[in-house]
Amino acid sequence: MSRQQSPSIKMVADRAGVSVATVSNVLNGKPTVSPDFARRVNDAVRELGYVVDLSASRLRSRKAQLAGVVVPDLTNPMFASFVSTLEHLARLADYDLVVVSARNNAEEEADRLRKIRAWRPAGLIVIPCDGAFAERLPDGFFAPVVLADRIPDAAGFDLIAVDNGPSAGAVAAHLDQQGYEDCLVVGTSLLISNIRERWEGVCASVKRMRVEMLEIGIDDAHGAQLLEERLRHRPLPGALFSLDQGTTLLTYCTMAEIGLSVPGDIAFASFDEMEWMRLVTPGITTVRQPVEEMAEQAWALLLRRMTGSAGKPVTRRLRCAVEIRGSTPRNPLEEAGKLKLGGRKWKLQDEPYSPE
Amino acid sequence: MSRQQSPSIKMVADRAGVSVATVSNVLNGKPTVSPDFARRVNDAVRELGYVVDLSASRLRSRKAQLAGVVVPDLTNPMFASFVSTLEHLARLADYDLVVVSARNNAEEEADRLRKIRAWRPAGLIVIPCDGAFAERLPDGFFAPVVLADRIPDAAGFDLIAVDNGPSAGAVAAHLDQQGYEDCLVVGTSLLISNIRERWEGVCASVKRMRVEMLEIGIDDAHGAQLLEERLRHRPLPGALFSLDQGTTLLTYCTMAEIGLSVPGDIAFASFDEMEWMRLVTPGITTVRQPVEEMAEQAWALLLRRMTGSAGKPVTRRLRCAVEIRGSTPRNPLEEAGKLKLGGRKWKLQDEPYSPE
DNA sequence: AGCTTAGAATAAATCGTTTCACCAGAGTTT
DNA sequence: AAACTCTGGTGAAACGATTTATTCTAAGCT
Repeated sequence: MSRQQSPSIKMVADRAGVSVATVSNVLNGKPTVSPDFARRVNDAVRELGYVVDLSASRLRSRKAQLAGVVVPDLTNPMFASFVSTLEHLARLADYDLVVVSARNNAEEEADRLRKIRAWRPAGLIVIPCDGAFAERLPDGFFAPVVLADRIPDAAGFDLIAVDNGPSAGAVAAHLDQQGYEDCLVVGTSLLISNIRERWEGVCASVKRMRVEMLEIGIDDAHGAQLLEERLRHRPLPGALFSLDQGTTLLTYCTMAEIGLSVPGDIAFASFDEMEWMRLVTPGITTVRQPVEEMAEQAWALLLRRMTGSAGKPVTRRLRCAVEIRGSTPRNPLEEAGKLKLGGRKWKLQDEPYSPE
Repeated sequence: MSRQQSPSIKMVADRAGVSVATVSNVLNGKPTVSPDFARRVNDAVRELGYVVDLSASRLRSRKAQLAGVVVPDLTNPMFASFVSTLEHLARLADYDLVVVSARNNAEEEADRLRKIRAWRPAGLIVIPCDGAFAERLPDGFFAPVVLADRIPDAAGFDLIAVDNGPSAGAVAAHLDQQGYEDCLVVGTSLLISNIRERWEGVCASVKRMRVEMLEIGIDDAHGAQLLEERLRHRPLPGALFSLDQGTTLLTYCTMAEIGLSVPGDIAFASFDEMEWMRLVTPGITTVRQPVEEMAEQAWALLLRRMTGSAGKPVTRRLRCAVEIRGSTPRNPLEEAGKLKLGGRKWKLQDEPYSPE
């Protein structure tokens, strides 16, 4: 099987009757080429179906026009959407993107970070698996890195994230205002900074309502067991607030399983919006994160860094939208409109960086 | 800002006191190098934090170890899962993957296909936007291509897809058996081969039940209007079967909006499983596609092609699982167990290729 | 000892581009 | 007319790795 070769720039040059340098100049839009030669080159390119070889081009020019993206899990719709937006933006800026998933595993993430250096990317956008990201970044890595969504333990990184505290606080305040006596707050682990920020936001904003934190860990089976134990225990809390995507689904199913009705037996709210939350009856009150905007901000920042802007690390917090649905209001009348906290425009605000 | 350079193989060679060729030999596991030299090289590599430059490596070695993936939309969970599985498999085989999304747009797909050639991938896995894929594949493309999920109009491609006809047929037979008089089948367009196969499967397997096809097109607003029109018209069909992901969500919402209850007023089933379908009450009867297995098969096939296996194009059809839930059974007693069509293992079957 | 052979390391050629230094010729200035 | 600037084009040197061909050394055989 004689695998046919792609045509090279030399073949184009021969066919057009010019030098390879001229072909290169035409292809890269150098202004010093006469229209006549340009036409001949373009014709030859078209006839041969020539496409530049990125390896050779990158090697010689030493300009990458390439950025790396590392996410914890591509199957998570939020991250998928993040990547999809980035991909679009990168294309507009004429950059290529190398996307890898760490499959929710810090070791794999470290491995990907090491391997991705082989591409010589001009920059990196990373949603870290956990706070210990800094330790996993290889020493010799000199390209700019922008972190997104998850807050690292160490300072010194550019960061685009959401305002976890205030948003979670808004939900808690809403529950408080509805008159629930106590609220069970569920999350994987307070060691994850996002969860910690959300929990602190809840604590900071409740007035009358008692709140109680339950960490169910990363293992689904074990978490479900812990949760069921607590939910079978009396007194049942008046409300439940789940702080991340994984626990939300688990919680929702567990409640259904042991026959708790929402919001009759218990009110239910969730951080992280998922599609089904507006489909079930009643709809689930959630905090919707501005994923697309997060991607836009991360890209804009990385692009600035890649094109040489130095300066102190920047932290930006984006506003989330709180979407009140049927799963939380006590008075069905209020559900209709006046509780609509959502709909405020997500707004950007710069903050000085302050770790943990 | 003096951007520091990555160390090159030459620097490693100097530090280890050997030639670059020896360094290359060590790094690529060539057997003809003494343990002593190997150690010295490895030490130097570690000390400098050296990582190979893929551009240079590829350019010289002319072996790609790189495959391209083109999907219509990364935010679709099914495709995201497909890509995620591929990424994992590729890594196991020590391949890199470059992933691009066509954003549901045939022109963008054509553009991506053109651009992706610059990477000189050893092969391509594509989920095409539509049947006219062959026209969009650039002429000079000589790497093997494996198509997945969507059936192209033209023959001559390796293809991994699901058994649309039989699976849709199984759902139709179930509805028929439940005694529904007539069934409205909804899909975007019969021009899309998957939808056509599903519709034909429905037609082929119903005995008593009358079936009626409604094509609602790709535009959501217009589709919703068509659908609402039909659902307000009397007589209302006894059952509704939605043939693809997009229409399913639309249909479900439209039914809710005009106050139809499922399955009281109308039974409801869907091709394409989504997460929420087991969360809503009643659960939605669906056809679950074996996405991971589709990815595995596609990768296995591409790998064979990339390593030189020639031979006629292969078509493989994977079995779907039919998941009966509360949205369709007439007799709630039957819901419990005996209707469980699901659970049969997905099985692989080779078929001669037959276009259209 | 003389001749072959195998093993281990290297020098140099090479992959397909981009870029740099240079050149021929036309036009312009002194 | 000699000495300049442009202008549009080219040959050849990189880029950083891999591969090929070559050298050198030491061991193995008569």
